[in-house]
Amino acid sequence: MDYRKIVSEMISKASDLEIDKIENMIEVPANSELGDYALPCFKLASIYRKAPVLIAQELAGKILPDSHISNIQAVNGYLNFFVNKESFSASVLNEILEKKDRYGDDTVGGEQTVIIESSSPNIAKPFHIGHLCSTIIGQSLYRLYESAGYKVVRINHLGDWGTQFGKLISAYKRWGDDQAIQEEPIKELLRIYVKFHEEAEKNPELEEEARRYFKNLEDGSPEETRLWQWFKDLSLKEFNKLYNRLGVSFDSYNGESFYSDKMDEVVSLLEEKSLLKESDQAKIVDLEPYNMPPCIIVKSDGASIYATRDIAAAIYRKRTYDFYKNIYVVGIPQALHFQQFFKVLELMGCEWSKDCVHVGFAHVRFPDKKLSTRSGNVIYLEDVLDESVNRIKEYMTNTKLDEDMIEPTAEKIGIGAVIFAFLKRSREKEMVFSWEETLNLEGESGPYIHYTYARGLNILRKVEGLEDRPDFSLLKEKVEIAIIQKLSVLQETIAEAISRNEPMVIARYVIELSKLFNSFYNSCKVITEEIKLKTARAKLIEACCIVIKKCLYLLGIETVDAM
RNA sequence: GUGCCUGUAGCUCAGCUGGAUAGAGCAACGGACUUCUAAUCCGUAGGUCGGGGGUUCGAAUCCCUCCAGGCACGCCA
Repeated sequence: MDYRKIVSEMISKASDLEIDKIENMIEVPANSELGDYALPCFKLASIYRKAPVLIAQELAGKILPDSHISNIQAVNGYLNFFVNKESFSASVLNEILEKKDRYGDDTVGGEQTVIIESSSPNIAKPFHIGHLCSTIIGQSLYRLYESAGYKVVRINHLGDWGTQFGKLISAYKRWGDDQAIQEEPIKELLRIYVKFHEEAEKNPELEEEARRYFKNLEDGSPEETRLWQWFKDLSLKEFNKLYNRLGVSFDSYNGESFYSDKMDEVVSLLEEKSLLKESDQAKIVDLEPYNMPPCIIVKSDGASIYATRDIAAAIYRKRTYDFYKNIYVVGIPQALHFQQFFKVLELMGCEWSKDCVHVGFAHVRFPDKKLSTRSGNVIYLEDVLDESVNRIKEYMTNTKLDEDMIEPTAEKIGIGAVIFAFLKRSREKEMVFSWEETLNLEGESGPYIHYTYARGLNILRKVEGLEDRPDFSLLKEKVEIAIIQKLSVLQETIAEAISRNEPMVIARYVIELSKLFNSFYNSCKVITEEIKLKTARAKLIEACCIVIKKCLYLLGIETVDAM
């Protein structure tokens, strides 16, 4: 039941305005006592050449209540609509109970393909907080788009190519310790990578040696290729441990190396269009007319560069997937790079460049530590997750769970806490990382929502002797009505999250729903009520649990049934 | 220097395609566990929405300007 549409239709009939226009003007009053839907009449004032207050009053006089809308009032230039609570409640709750975890899903996507590039860690380097942002935002967007009926291709654009591999090979040949590498691949590879940078300070020849090794790699020399593949395998194994913990997977791991043989074509395409210019021995696309610095396509030493790889990748993706949207979940510091290469695509005549979107997220700052891969100063994601899980375990001393359930439960709650802490804020706002805030278990946190859900399920486990057909008209408490109102807007909330590529929208929604639920939990009894009310409330709880679980799913968080 | 982003309660943030008294969470203070898990709930207090102009019936929201902070600006990605 689409009440927004019903209201718009009523207004449309009473005025001579188009239904779509009205639908866009309709809003939900912040204060629910004012109504469930409202039409601000201020904009109509210029059309009708009348005072808004008068317009609202006249419209109110022309529109009659029906089975869905019980009352219409004109207040201060607003035309306020009150929905018939009984039919509204029944319509919303029955739909949820029937559709279950598919409630909120849509078909607007029409099976069109959306590509989401995210995570993209560098081989032989630690998986850090920045990669976590990209990974979980990408994961959430994947589930959001999927829910709206899009076909999604998740691409992990691995950083598996470039001069750093020359450095790594050089470092390995000098100081590599096979056994240490087998035991702790990333840490050991990082150790020798850092050592390389230290030594290179004193001995610049090392840089040259590294370039030579990378050249060999590009030329397909067996020894260098073997090492490169080995590093890559080890790294992926480590990354997959984390992906498993996070419940994340990908459809493609085609990283930078995959495009190493696809860049010549980009260069010749650019040459055909006469877009390339020589500048200091490098080949560039001049973007001066668009107020941007030039985009370097071929370096002065003839080697390729990331912009070229990204262009090659975009073209490859268009050909392979014929995407509707091509989304890059990459940090804001790279915003200019994306603007530049999207522009180059446009200049190349790829009209689909407009479908490429950079979904940026702000840098995560650390209060004291200066973090950099080269110096070896890093916070490992694994440590963050472990710390979170451990704190949850400490908290669980009073749990009634069986011993063997504590570990897996703490794992889910702990990881959910970290994910939620990152997704509850706008992705473009800089975040200062603090353990305290990330692992805060109270208030607007992951554990709060987990707890809410577990309490809901607990009632459902205990309640018995329900009637077959709930009478939802018995749900008359303010908080019950508010919950139903909140439940009713899931689909439009998902739509908003998609239009903004912003998982936070879902996070805020599920927090608000959880708050309402907890308020309800404290003021309304269920199990001890008489059968009719008990039934209606139990079904309300069931609907809440369905929607909370759905939202957590959309954020990439697993629920626990008890804690 | 140029471009992009940010500035809302003591702290962390929502609200920003203009709309009805600016909302949460932490922290503070006061209450609620013999009754569905108190990781909860209820209440109190706390704001020149960075400053100043402008557009408008109406601005935290749009425009201009200034201030403060962050990021990015050719051969790393």
